[in-house]
Amino acid sequence: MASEIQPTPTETPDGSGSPDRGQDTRERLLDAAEDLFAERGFEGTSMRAITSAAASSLSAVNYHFGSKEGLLRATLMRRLEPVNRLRIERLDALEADGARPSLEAVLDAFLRPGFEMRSASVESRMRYRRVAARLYSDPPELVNAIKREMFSSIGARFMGALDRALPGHGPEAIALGWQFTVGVMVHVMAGHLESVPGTPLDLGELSDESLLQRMLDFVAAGMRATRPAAPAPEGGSA
Amino acid sequence: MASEIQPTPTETPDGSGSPDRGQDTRERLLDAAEDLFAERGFEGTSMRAITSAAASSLSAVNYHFGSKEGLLRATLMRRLEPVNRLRIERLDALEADGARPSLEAVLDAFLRPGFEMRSASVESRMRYRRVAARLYSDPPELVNAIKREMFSSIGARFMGALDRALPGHGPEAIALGWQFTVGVMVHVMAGHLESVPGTPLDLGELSDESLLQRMLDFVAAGMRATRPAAPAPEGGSA
DNA sequence: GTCTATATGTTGATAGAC
DNA sequence: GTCTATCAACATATAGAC
Repeated sequence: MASEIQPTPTETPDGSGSPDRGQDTRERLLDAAEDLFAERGFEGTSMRAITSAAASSLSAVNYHFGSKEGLLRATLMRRLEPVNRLRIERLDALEADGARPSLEAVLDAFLRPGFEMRSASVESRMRYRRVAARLYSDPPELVNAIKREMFSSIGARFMGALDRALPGHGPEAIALGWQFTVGVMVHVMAGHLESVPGTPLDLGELSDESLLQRMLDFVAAGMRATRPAAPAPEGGSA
Repeated sequence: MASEIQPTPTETPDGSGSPDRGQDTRERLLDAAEDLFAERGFEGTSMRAITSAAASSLSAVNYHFGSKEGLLRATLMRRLEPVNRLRIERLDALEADGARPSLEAVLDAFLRPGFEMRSASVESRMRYRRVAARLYSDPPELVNAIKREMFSSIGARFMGALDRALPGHGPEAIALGWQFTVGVMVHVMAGHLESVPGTPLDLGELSDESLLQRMLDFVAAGMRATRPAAPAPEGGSA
């Protein structure tokens, strides 16, 4: 009830007016940029490729976004912002109805929103995940500021919740396990599951829900097993 | 005894001859390309940047590697090939002295060689890891062939060993857990641990050995927890 | 084997008409 | 707000001297 999915409508709201009118160009550019940046990265995508896919022109990009970098930033933000908002909402809900949510519940609140994004529309099915994964492959100078911004909005919050769900692990083990979890998430979101050569069966064929469930199993068990580096001072179990 | 580390010497074997002689240019180009590709990616790096860093010229690249793509390929292969050879040697050793190596031992044989690469020389400390991570962010058209080649040389081998170490999980769960493991490895190798903004302490400061150990803890526990999608037919524990 | 010089195309950004 | 036309810089690849 506290959580409310906001699919961030991207596709043109068909039949509302002329196809080339006003604010619409901006959205078309974002859609095209999202597609191409996701597929070929920032440096691998020319503005001409974007504007021609969007049936627009170079100047339109500069008018709306200032530069190619501005366009990348807008492209990333459009997707990341609502996902992170949803993550916080879910975590709020978990911590509101009681006190100490389980590790699994916290990790679910973190991982699930990125997957639900796919349900927003058929066309944006794969897009969000690949765009988000670009945070970890596009040039750091362009992307680090966004990453910092995103992380500061959810990092401390989730780190705290994880710390309460795993008492005794300590901040270092929590931070490390959290980063391993991000690694798994990014790998899956980047679509690398779909391009594994010799796998017995096509992992890209898994349903979202069962893929998410298996990720949760993996990272929850992993986080429980990630203990502090220094020999445990309280005599924990081996 | 069966395993024998081959550090693939990269730096110039100081004092052997004139600094600009023969085959040496090729190595200088590879070193420079490795550095720059690791830092800025394939599309983000111009051949001019490489040749000027290597104090060489554009034509030298074309002479030795045929094209920019050829240079990327050579750069990746120079590091990946010996690491994969080492992985196989370790696994051979594990399976030779008995029958069924533990999950931890198999994962160690897979993950450790990439970390030991760092010890090869001070200068190549961080390089290999970032170069290898580029397999997962550089243009798929250029990199997929190499990935396929690499995977085919070790994929089936490790998949089989994991299958024996985790009887009952089945090929799908094994393949999936393996991919999650690769995700963790790539994330760490790409150096994303070093750039986490608000972490309580600098994760990049961890020693190689303790970082590797924690990765092993994480992925081993994760793989054990990654069960088949279909409801367990043998009544496993929840 | 390695260089300089050059050919040919593309890039991101802008000027200025409408 | 959006376009066409254009700029200066840069890209990869090659030709040909040494």
